[in-house]
Amino acid sequence: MAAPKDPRPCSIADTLAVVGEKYSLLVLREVCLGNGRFDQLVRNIGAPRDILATRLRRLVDAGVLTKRAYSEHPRRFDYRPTAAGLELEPVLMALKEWGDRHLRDNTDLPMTMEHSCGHDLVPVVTCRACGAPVHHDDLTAHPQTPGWTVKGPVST
Amino acid sequence: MAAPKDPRPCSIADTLAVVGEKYSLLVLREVCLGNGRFDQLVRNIGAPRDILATRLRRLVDAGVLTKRAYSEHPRRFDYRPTAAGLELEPVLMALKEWGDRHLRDNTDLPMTMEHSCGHDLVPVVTCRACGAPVHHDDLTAHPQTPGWTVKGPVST
DNA sequence: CTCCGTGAGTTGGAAAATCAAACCCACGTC
DNA sequence: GACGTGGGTTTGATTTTCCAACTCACGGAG
Repeated sequence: MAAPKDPRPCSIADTLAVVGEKYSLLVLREVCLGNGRFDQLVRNIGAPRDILATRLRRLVDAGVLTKRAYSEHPRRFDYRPTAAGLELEPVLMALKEWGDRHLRDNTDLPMTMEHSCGHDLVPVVTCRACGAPVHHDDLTAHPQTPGWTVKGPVST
Repeated sequence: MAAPKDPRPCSIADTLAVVGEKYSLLVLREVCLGNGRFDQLVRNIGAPRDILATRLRRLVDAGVLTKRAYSEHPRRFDYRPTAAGLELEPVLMALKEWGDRHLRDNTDLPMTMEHSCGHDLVPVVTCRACGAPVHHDDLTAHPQTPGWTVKGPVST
C-alpha cells in the first residue's frame, strides 16, 4: 500500500511543481510580454539574480521556455515561451483577473489587455462542451484514484 | 521618482503575494472540494502542520477562506472558501488543465470534473465581449504605468 | 476515575532556500 | 586602456521549511 502520508495525486500540484516556485510565473509574464532578457527580468520582476538564474534553468528544463542567442560576438541570450509555455497564459489571465477584481480599484489598473475583437479583455472560463461560463456549483469532482475522496460540493 | 529596483506593478504579482506561497493553492483546492479540516488538509496536501497553520492564517486574513467552528464541546474548526476564494477556481482549473495536457497521459487522469451540462469539463478562457477563445496572438498589452513598457507580442 | 484516542494546532532544532552585494568575463567603445 | 554592458556566478548572512515531538481540551471505554 502507498505510504499513508503521500499527498493526493493531482495535476494542479504537478503543474505547481513546475511553475509554482516564487517568481516563476512572473518570469512567464515578462517572457510572454516580450521582455526575455536577463537584466530586463531582474528589473521587471525584482528577483535576486541567482534565484532568477535557477528559475530560468528549471523552466527551460521543463519545456516552458527556450533560451536563444540573439547575438553572437558578444554572445547574448534571451528567453522565450515555448508552445507549452504559451498555454500557461490562462493561468496568468486568471490571476490577473482576480487581482484586478479583489486587490485593485477598478479605475486604476496597472495593465489592461486588449483583445483582437476590439474590447478590453475580461477573461471568462467556459465549458468547452456547452460554452457556458463555469460556476463552482455546476461542477462535480470525480476522483479517479482509489482512496482519495471528496466531501462533495461546498456551498457558501 | 520610484526607486529603480521596484518591480513592475501588476495584479498577477499581487495575487501571487496572496496565494502564491507553497501549498496555498493546494489548500484552496481541498477546501473547494469540501475537505476543510486541518488533519484532512495535512493528509491530502502533504504539507508540514506548522506551515499549513501559517498558510491558513494568511488565507483567512486575506479573505480567501473563513474559519468556522463545526462543533462546540469539543471546539473544532474547518475552513471554507469565501466568495472571493471561489473566484480563484479559474486559476485552479487552468493549472489542472495544463497539467492534464502536458504532464499526464490523457487516458489516466487523477481527477475529472463534470460540468452540469453533462460533459466532462474542459475549461476554456474566452473573451467576455466577443465570446471567442483567447489566443496569445489576439492580445495586446497596454501598461498603464509610465516607465513600464512591453516589447510587443512574442511569436513562437 | 484513569487511560486512550482524536482534532487542531504549537514548539524546537536541523536543513534548505532566499537575499543583497560583490565579483567575473567577454566583448564593444571612448 | 579605462569604462560600460549583458549575463550570469560566488559569498555569506538571513529566512523558510521541514519533521518529529509536544500540548491541550475533550469524549469515550473500562
